[in-house]
Order: sequence, then C-alpha cells, then structure tokens
Amino acid sequence: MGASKTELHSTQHIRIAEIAKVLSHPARVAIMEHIASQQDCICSDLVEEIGLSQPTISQHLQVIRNAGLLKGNFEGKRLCYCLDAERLQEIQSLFNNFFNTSSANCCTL
Amino acid sequence: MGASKTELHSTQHIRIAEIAKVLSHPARVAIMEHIASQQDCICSDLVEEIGLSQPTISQHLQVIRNAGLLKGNFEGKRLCYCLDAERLQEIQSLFNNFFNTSSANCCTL
DNA sequence: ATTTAATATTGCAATATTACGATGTTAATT
DNA sequence: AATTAACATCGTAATATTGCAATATTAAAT
Repeated sequence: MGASKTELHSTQHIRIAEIAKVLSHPARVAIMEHIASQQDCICSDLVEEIGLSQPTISQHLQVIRNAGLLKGNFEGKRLCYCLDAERLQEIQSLFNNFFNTSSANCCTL
Repeated sequence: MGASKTELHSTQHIRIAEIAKVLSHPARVAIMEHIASQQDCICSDLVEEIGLSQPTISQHLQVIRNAGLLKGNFEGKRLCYCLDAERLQEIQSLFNNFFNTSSANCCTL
C-alpha cells in the first residue's frame, strides 16, 4: 500500500502527525529557525545558508507553507517570509498537551 | 535522490527531525497515547485499538522503540511496553526550545 | 521592451515509508 | 513434547519523500 489509513485515526492525532511531518526533515527545521532569526524578514539567502539547491529549498518552503506556518508576501521578485507566530503557539500547545498526557501514567519499569 | 543529505545539517536539527518523524504518523501518536494510558502496561490490545494489522503495529512500535521512547520487556509471549518518561521530557524540552527560539524574532506582517 | 535577480514549477530518478500476508520465534500452557 | 498466544521478521506492493536539472514565472532595474 504505502498510503496511511487516515480514516482510522482521530483528527487530533492526524493534526499532530501533520505538524510533526513538517518538522521531520532537518532542512525544514533549519529553514524555520533561520527565517525566525531574520529581523528584516528577507530570506533570499536560504540556499546558501542551508546548502541545498534552490528548487529543493523552494519545495521545503512549500511544505512549511502548506501546513500554515508561513506568513508573508509570496509574489514577485523578492519574498518576505515570516513564521506565523500564532500558529506556532497553537502547535506548541498541541505538542505540550500530547507530551503531558503521554507521560502521565507511565509505569515504573 | 530521495535520501536526505544529513551531512549538511546540525546534530540538533537532525535530532528534532528524528523525533518529529516518530510523531509524523497518526498511528504512532495513537499508539504512544494508548500505551501511556494503560496503568498495567500490558499492551496486547493495540491491534484492536488502532485498527491496523499486527505486523503494521509491530513495525510502528519498532520505530518508536528505535527512537528510544519505549521502555520495557520485549521478549517472550507477552510484552510490557512503557513510554520512557525521561526521554519524553527531554523531547518536550527540545521541542519547546525550538518553538521558543523560532517565535522570538518574528516580524510583524 | 530587455535584461536580470529571485523564486516557483515540472519532470524524473533514487530512496523511504506504509501496509499486510505468510512465516518465524518465543514462552507459557496443556 | 505438542499446542497455543503474542509478537517479530521477511518479502513485497503501493505510495510518498527527497533532491536536482531544466525551465517557467515574476517584478524590478536598465
């Protein structure tokens, strides 16, 4: 098969998995950190910064964008990328919630 | 290619990506939550609980285990799975750290 | 209007993931 | 010792991901 059986899973679990998938590649983690570190929000140096080709970076950016984690102006010659702080906070809560409920009843092995 | 170019990335980013990959499938999120919810730590009902076949569940469990998130007795007729609470806490810090540094300097678009 | 710089899209190859049937392994039970 | 219950492993098919060269698009600069 290869495709995951999404109909089996809760929307909550699917949501966590979707976000985790964005973070499941070191290039995307690096891209997100780098965008966040830029005060002026001009991110045309990502290719040099990360070391992957321009199409590959563009592809990773789209994954981040599709998950709703990017804000900014996507048209024209120059981009102005920013992380969506609100979304980030939502996600952080989602993950913390998961970690807290998951570590709660752990047995004492 | 298809294989990620791990030599380009920092160990920190690779570590985050590794853990995120574990959480990037809803079945694994569900499995982890279910294991955590079991006080007695007997988890032979995962197949019925999740709705995937026994080999598939076993495969997902191995992914979780390989990331160092499972503790317990893996031999014999019956298993005794537990989430490794210490590791979970480590991971939670790792993620929170990432989120905090990433949302810090976000521009005001 | 051309050129140029920055990014997106397309097409494709290499590899990884997901899923399950069939089969192997292990230890308790009979 | 044979059976059984609970997992693991193997093999394999379907699909997804990763990466880049080539090409297209876009808007500013000339």
